Amino acid sequence: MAPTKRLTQKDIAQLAGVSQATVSLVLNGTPDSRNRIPAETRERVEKAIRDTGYVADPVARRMVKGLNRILGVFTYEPAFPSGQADFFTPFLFGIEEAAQDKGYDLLLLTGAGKERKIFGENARLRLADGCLILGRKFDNTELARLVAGDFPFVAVGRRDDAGGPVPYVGGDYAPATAALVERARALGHDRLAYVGLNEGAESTVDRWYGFSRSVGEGELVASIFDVGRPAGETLDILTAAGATCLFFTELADAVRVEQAARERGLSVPGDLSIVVLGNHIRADEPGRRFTSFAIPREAMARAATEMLVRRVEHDAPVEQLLLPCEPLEGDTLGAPSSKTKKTP
Amino acid sequence: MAPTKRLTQKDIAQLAGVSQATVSLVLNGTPDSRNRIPAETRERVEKAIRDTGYVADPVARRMVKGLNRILGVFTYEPAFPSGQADFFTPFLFGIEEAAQDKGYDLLLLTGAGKERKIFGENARLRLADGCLILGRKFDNTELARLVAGDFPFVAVGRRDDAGGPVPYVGGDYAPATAALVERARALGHDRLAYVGLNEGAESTVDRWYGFSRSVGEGELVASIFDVGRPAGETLDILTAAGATCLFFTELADAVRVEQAARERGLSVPGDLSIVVLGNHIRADEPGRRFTSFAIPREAMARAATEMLVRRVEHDAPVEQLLLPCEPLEGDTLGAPSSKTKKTP
DNA sequence: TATCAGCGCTAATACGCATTAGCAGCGAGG
DNA sequence: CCTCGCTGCTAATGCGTATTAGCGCTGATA
Repeated sequence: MAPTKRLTQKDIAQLAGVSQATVSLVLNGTPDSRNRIPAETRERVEKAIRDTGYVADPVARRMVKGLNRILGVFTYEPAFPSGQADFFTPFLFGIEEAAQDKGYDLLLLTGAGKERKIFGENARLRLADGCLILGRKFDNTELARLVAGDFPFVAVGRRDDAGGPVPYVGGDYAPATAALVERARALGHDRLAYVGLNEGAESTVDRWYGFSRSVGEGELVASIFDVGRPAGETLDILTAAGATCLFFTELADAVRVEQAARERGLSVPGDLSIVVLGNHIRADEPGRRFTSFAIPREAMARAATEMLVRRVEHDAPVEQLLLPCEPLEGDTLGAPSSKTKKTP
Repeated sequence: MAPTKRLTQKDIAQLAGVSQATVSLVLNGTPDSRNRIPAETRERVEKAIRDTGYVADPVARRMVKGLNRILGVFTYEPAFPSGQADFFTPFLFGIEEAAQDKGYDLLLLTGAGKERKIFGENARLRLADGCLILGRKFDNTELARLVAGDFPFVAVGRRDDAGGPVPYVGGDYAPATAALVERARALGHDRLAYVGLNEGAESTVDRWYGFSRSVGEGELVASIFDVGRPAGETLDILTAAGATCLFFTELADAVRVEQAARERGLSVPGDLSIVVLGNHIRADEPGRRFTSFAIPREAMARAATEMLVRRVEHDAPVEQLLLPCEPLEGDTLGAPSSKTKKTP
């Protein structure tokens, strides 16, 4: 209602009959300087503060202190997509939790639609003490500038060097992928196929790396370095090659191919096993539960947030952390049937 | 790497061989003052800015301008609950979208766990130009202080006066509830029951108000002003009273009672109709689709955000807006069976 | 009595920027 | 020659706080 001008320390000082500096000292003096203010004066000041409900302007505070207890969260894609199951939610939850713990608030900087650069016109990012970087794709030039600059940040998800090591917390996809290959082999599969990109984003590369390193001589009978291809076509290629176990990087592809397989009378995992490299969607989804590995998104986000706080508060050195991804049993990986099995 | 001190306008000025003021003018002078800077000088300054990647410190900017293009989002509960289906997500999505449109960023201030008051914690809030308030429960004392103060805010969800009218955008639950009662009556129901709280939060009161106003003389045969009661017990009471159509405020209660009913061999809606007052959870949930009304959460959030921006930018007067809630067909409301029907 | 050590406080300054007043130089008009 | 006005810039100030240097005073000590 009343367009009351915001209270300042000067106002409080006037009310208490002291100087602005004294008010500030009462509020946040060091123990020694505090001792030099007698109780009687302090009480007068505190009463004025209580009466008026004064609180220090955080902006001014930040001006002089340099810290704000705010962490920025930067993403290029919008943080809350309406359509698909929310990709960022588990990350945000982990971040929120850890930030809360450490006494930080979150400044959301989402890139929705418009091309928004970190170093764009308004680097509001600077309001934060440091920032977390989310999202699959990230402009490498900008990353390099971040690395070169002195603004603390941590990426969620592994990043290649960008003119220097990038601090990150990621999922350890390579060994998780290798473990799944190992399991398939242990079940008797020796004709494997890979469907998905094998280059581009770090997470993609890691999967392919884990796969290609652990797959044995002659075991890989087909690979489709592509996503979103029609399921029927994909299935044609893979069955023609005699693959008994298919590894997908994209859940959507796996879903479609599995359905196509069933329509052709192939049972999964009876006639054909399917493995998805990473749980891309909430586990409680209805339908098939694909054999996969769990991406510890919340844990990654928490760890990244804590790492960032370390960097902000103690100027900690660059760390790079990969969290293990536990295998997910699922029900789409089984022993190869004699029908499709070649080497008995 | 290099602990480069943050660039300031002074640095740019030095590089360009001009004064700090000139740099500032180049960046954001009014057209007339801008004209007084010759192209040659401006270019020198702009080059220095480009070379260094300088951006103005938003904190300092805010100190002098007073605005930040940041909206606070305050909730007492954590914004991203892990357990239940996320309550806040649709709100956050709408807020994010509208904020993006208007060129604002979001500062998340969540109250999780700790008792966090706006005042006291107020400090953080002040960084934003205004704030949105989310959540069912909200400390009334604090609301009153917000109303009394000059900090712009808008509540998502209706709020009673708190020492003055509270600006809000809410869902219009009362008529939506009344419409469902009307539909039940049109189908032949004349023995209704109400299960849920009838006082407390505004949203609760509105539902009960809409219900009690539209329910006819003698139509309400049972009411349980309580939530979370064992389903069997609830069902006992309601069937004993001969109710043919049950109105729930809580989805969870409805789910349990519907299951209990089926276990007793009662079909829904054949023998018993169930109505839920508001879609409390994502519509694509598997299982029963309850007859209800849609809470336009995204639209509410968008409208609230836009209202807040109006208040921030143009000091617009307090507005109170209730958005209509469309009925959701569902499959749990049908004509009463002759078995349970009393007045044929 | 002169000296000195606290004591209780305040003046002054810096933080990075936007903004206003106004200075110096120069050409045109009187 | 003396204004006047315009151009091209800069000095100075303020935003609200934290922090430091230091002032005036009192009482104790030498």
